[in-house]
Amino acid sequence: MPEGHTIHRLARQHTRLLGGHPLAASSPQGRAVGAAAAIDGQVLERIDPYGKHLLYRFAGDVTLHVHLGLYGRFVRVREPRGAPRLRLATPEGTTVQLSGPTACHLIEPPEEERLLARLGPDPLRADADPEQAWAALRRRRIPIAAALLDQSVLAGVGNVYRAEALHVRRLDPLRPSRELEREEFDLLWGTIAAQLTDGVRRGRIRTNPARGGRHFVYRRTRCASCAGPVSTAEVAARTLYWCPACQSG
DNA sequence: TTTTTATGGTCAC
DNA sequence: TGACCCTAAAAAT
Repeated sequence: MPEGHTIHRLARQHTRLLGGHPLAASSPQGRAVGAAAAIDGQVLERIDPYGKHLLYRFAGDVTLHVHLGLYGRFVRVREPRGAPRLRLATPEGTTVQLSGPTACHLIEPPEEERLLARLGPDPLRADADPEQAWAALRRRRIPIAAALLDQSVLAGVGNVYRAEALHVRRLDPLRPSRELEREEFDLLWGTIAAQLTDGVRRGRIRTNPARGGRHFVYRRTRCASCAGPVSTAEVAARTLYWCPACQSG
């Protein structure tokens, strides 16, 4: 399931598999027939990932916006099967299918502008400006753990990375984000960028490099660092995991 | 076989 | 803040 690393990985994969080809597009499931019709036969020129959003650029200034949400996924298939929201195929027969996305529609420039305007910097993008995230964190009166899930503060972090990045930096997740010190922020940004980058490379989230390890605190009952009990709480409508012993602030 | 759960986000109140 | 949308796999029965 998708955090920012999944989206950037898909952008690369699909650029390689589908880029430069005129694509056959269809929407067997029926909810994206208009978008499919508009891109059917068009050449895919580029894919731009922003946080958890994907923008597929086709010849003729047509852009398809895809957001996987919690359940959406792309699969590559040998033969068309089932009733996906969107099916894309090259003339050579390379086929990918999208099912369960939150968003799969054409997007016009004004709407795209609004979309990008409400996204904070994405640490996976070369043009990301950490100063914007820093300023947003200083502005808000919410816990750091809530701020990290707010895509207008910083784009691409989801529930796994917020828990794991805060643990690696030994930060108390419930501290107000505005109390974060500059040096702490710089280290946190670096950790998030490194973890996301590693996720793109692996195709999965693995924040604990130890043998047999995967996460330090996410979905764990005991901390992988100190073996102490992991605390949980609902923060920003999702379950936050942290180790109070390691992350005392 | 059915129910629960999940790495996300929007909208109405 | 809560209701709701979406899908698949794990967990419960």
